[in-house]
Amino acid sequence: MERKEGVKMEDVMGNPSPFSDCLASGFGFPLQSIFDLSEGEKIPLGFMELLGVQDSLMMSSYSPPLFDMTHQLPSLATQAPNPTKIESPEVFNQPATPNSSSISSASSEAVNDEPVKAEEDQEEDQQKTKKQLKPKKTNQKRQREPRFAFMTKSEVDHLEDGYRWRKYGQKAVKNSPFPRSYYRCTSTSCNVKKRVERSFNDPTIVVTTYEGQHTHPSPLMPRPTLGGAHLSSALSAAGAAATFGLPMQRTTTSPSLYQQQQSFGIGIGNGLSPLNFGHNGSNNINASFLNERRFCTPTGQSLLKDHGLLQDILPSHMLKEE
DNA sequence: CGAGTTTGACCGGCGC
DNA sequence: GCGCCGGTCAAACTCG
Repeated sequence: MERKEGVKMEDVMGNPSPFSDCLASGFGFPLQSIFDLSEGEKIPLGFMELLGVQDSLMMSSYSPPLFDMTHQLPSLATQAPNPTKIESPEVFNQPATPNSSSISSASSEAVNDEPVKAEEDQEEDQQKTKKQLKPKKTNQKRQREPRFAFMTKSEVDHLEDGYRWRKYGQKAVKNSPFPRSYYRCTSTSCNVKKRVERSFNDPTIVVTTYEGQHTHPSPLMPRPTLGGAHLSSALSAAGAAATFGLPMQRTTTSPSLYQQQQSFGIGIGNGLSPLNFGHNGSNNINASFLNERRFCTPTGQSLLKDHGLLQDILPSHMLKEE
């Protein structure tokens, strides 16, 4: 009723959080959810369409997606001079890549929510025992965590990202033959969720949407304590990926698949940057650089073989298993 | 036996 | 108000 666009857009555009200021002044990354955009424009498409995934999106025959990726990904821009079919200039007209909008300060919303949610969890646990026939808390609108959509070229659905996830649901996606899976971080008191689904236009593209922030370090990626400037900054980026659970190059049972992974990050909702570092991030510039390396490959080929900074970031055994 | 997955049911939000 | 739909729950099940 009074919710949806109203609240969402308010969260996205009208939230005068320091985060927003940072974005507005520092990165100018628009504070609009791609979902909101889609809903606003009433695009009757599935999630993949919302994200603008199209055939050959990320490979050599890049075609501009729903949003104007050329503004976000400079190197792609050189390959994709043509604007998009659906433009949202106010959303994606900034030069910075979404992921590069790494913010060292956590979202006020997310941070403030954490303790509250921890308490709520306990309450909910009790309520859950009574089954869910009872209405959940109605006096409190459920606030959405910041979301971040991540498109990855991969043939495996569930990408390793350094965190452990528990699947808690699966739903058929409208207009798509591929189901959407819902995952939740297995760590207690960590409210991070993610949704994973495939593009039905390009089944090799996996869209992962992260929601929330991890409140703990990656269980599978111990943080080394490094002193090097570039390392620390790179770590902040990698840590960000881990914090958000972004898919990373790491061990896999089918490593060759990962060589084809390419990812595009899209900040979603609540005026938050995709790389909301939470507890560790700080160096935005290098984080941007790292992410550019991750996201932008003019050839669309060699990026992931050349791990670049990731070689400095990830334990060698993670990178070697390919 | 614990952790994770599957899957049908349920709930709430939202559009009509 | 009704129906659709996305998201979540939780029992049953599988796996190591």
